[in-house]
Amino acid sequence: MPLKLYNSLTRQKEDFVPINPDHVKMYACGPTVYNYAHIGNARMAVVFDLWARVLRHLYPKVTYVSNITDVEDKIMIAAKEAGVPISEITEKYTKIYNDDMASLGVLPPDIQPKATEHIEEMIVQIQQLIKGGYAYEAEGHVLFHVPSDPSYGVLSGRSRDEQVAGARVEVAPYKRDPADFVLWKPSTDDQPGWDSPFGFGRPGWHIECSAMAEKHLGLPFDIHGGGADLKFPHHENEIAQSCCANGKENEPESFSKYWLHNGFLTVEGEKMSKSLGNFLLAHDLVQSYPGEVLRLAFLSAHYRQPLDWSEQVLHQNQVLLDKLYKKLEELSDVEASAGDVPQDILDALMDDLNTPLVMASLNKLMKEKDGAELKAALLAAGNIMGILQHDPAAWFVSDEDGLTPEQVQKVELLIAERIEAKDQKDFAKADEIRKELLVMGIEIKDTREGPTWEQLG
RNA sequence: GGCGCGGUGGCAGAGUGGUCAUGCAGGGGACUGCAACUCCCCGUACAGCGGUUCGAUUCCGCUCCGUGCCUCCA
Repeated sequence: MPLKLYNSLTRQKEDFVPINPDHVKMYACGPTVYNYAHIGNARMAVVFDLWARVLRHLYPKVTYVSNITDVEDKIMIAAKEAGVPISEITEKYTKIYNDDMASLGVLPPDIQPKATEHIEEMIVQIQQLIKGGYAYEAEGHVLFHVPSDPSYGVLSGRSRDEQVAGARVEVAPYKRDPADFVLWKPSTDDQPGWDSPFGFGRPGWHIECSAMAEKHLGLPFDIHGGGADLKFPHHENEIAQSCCANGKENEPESFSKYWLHNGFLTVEGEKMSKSLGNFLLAHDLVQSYPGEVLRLAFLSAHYRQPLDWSEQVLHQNQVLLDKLYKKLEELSDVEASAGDVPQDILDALMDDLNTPLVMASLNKLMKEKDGAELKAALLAAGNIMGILQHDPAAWFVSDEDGLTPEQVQKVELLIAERIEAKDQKDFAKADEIRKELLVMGIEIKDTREGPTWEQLG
């Protein structure tokens, strides 16, 4: 069965046919580092991390590039407000982003290029666009001239006329056409900037991805991804820039063959917005929940569907992970290493990343199989999904609010007392001890092998 | 206004032209001193209206409702 994916460019599910099966290439637009990443950024990172994992499973070599946008007006504003150099802001939030994503089981992309390190490439591309008649200079700016690109709008499915009609922003006077967008803009001395043939300035937003994708992957490459909102204008503009720079304005596939877009996220049924005060940051969530629970929650809806983030979703995925880890704990003495990814799970992933179906398969797996076979299957499934990477025993002891050795001693003392009480049929006392432990956040479970305990989340 | 996406049982969420999703929550039972854990059992869900069909939740059309994008927001 071939890998299937929904290509935003053709608006249908297609068989994935790599340009070169020996080396598959994917690019996904990463965050602008001016603040903590919100959970929408995190969803994108998790989704494309999973795509990368699946591709790596299927092809011998995969290069996954995801950038860091470290020059942008919002960063300038943040730096000004904080009274620090731009780099201090970008370095800080890049590190936090990478750490937080690591907590979510997101493997680092093979290459994580930074915009500021690719100014040269951007300038070259802008020059190509000017030379080809696709861009022009005006008042210190360089603008991409949209009417020069006959196929502009292929991705978002809008004709140029429609956009003009829908334009709701004041059009800068130096634009030849209202739809024209900035490739380069002038900087003042107190703003970040670079010398260029067009004067001291900084790049527009879209050009960086065109330049970095081409440099690190070469053209064309297989897959380009990002959040659904980037489809227009960002990705549309990337296509325009990259194709026109190479004189292939009627060949959108000369840039990226497939386009993948992940859906949006709401919080408790509402759109995430600063004014509603429900702006959830990945950084905060990572402190409050195990990363794997969050990861699974992100994957509990299909990546293209909207996902409503709620306590209930978190709970549901916590329960599933607990069950999986419990099984692995039971099987801790069983000799088994990760085997093949179970066929139904692989099939689900290969069908446009049908992760909800994977969850169902995981449940089914636990019912139908056992022993070494189950353990090997779970470990393999965990590897490709990016979960079950912890020691099962450690999973049930939360290390964040870990107990001090004294506390552990006390817990064990109480449990010993309770065993004794039970032996003497003093159930009132036994129950009292259990209650006491519960107050401490410890839950007792009597098993055939004697009582065990775990900390309540 | 333009371009999209979606409406599935209390909730989350797949899928299919004609037997079953799955999970969470809830109910019942087994186990237990009692619990918890675990296990077993339990729900006539596919927005509405037409059409195609022997048969539609699944295909087509319309209606209603929700939602995203339309210049820098994943």
